[in-house]
Amino acid sequence: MPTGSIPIDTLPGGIDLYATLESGQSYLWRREDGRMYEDAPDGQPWYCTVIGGETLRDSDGTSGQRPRDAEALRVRQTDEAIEWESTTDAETAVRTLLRLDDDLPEIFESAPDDDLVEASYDYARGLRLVDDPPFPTLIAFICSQQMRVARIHSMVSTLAREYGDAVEFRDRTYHAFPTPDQLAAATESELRELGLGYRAPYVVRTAEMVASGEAHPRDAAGLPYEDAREELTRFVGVGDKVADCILLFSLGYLEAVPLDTWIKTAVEEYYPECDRGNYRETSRAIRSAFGVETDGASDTGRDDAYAGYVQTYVFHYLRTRDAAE
DNA sequence: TTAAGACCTGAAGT
DNA sequence: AACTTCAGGTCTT
Repeated sequence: MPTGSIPIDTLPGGIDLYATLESGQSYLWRREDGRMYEDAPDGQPWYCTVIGGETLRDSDGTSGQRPRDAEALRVRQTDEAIEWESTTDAETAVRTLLRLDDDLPEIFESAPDDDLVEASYDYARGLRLVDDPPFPTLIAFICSQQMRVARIHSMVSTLAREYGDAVEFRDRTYHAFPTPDQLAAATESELRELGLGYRAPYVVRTAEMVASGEAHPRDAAGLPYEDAREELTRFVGVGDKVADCILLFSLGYLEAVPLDTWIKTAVEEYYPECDRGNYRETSRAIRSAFGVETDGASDTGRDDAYAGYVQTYVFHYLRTRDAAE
């Protein structure tokens, strides 16, 4: 069985696997002790996922879609390393999915030094953004509206179990997140029975759009940030906030700042001058506030390239600090 | 272009 | 115990 170990002291800024995978940015991992989100792990639990099962578009863009085999993968953090085991050589996947090459000290060295950002960074040093596959991320965040983190996770797990490919690994069965084709074959009433509520038709229609080739979330990659966000709102059930989540967690737009209820609270209490009354302008303002001072590198005088990183720390801090005390 | 209401559901709070 | 509120919003009118 392919395994590997990545020394933590080779990762700039280290890593906090628990914060990375349980901060509500990725819904594609499952903690092996089954107690995800309930409490912080008291040991060094494995987190499992299935990779490679998504349908890829050929790199030349001409020949539609080509399914790959689904492979199981699990990772855990020990005192010295990130260890992984898989049905395939997953070293590159682990580095990519967990953004292990991100230089956290560099990202935060000159981040805004206000109280909220400082507290958020101290609260979960080592938290890394994830780099998840676009289609599962698209569906997961359509499901996320008006839902708690734990329920979003259970909805995604249910979709995988009901519609995704099975993979055997270590005497257990894991399920890949369904491909667009597999999910498009589901019906609205099925998804309602699975507890998706009014999101059910959104999920079906969006899956159909991707399965038919009408649109793919990857199409947004490469566009300027705000154009990419606009592009993603073509999908049913995707507004500005969900689009920002997709951009940040799966398309590498680290400047994207999803404006959710928690960040809106932060705006009210800490950055009232950033409230511009609408998403687009408030987003620009808070992105600038989460950016770093530069010598006039942009029209705002700030470099917001990593504003989304700051957002994820602040979100995680505000959402979980009370329970942590 | 902006602004209320509706919307599934179940856990958590009175 | 019944009832209200709320949760990483979006769509419709």
